[in-house]
Amino acid sequence: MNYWLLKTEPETFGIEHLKKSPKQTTPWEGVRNYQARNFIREMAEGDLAFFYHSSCKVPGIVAIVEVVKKAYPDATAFDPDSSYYDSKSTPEKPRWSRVDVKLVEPLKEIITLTELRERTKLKEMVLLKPGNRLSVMPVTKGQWSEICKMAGTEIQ
DNA sequence: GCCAACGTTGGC
DNA sequence: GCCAACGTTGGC
Repeated sequence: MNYWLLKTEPETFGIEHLKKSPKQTTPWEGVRNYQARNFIREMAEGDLAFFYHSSCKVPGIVAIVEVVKKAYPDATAFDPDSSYYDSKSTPEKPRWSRVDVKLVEPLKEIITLTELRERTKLKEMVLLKPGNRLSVMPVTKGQWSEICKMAGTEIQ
């Protein structure tokens, strides 16, 4: 059982979009970074992830989601009309992967980036490392519990 | 295989 | 809107 953090821009696809998605489930697609893709491929069904809003007024964690389908080819890469199109990825040799995630619990209140930075126990988080730009990253069990404590939730 | 140039990310 | 940090590209 592993824990993750998924970054997204709320204007593009935020918690409000996820809530309205069929079965509150969505493919996590459009990842075009090898390191992030490799993390996606490591995900197993049942893994949990924080849903993080970036590039917005108040960046932070807004929900907990669960991986409900493990990595499979990201077909948006095959579609010339998609903004995620990648001519080097083909159905025969898919370069990119996606997983499906399902909303487990929206947090009552956002846990802001500032609050995360204030926690000594979290200073090793990948998210908080200077210059970090990964959109998919691992979270340790210790970090997960600490953040759940902050959120007043106990999903582990 | 090096590395400069460029584009993107994302907090502030 | 700024800018630092980083990944990618492409010429050599």
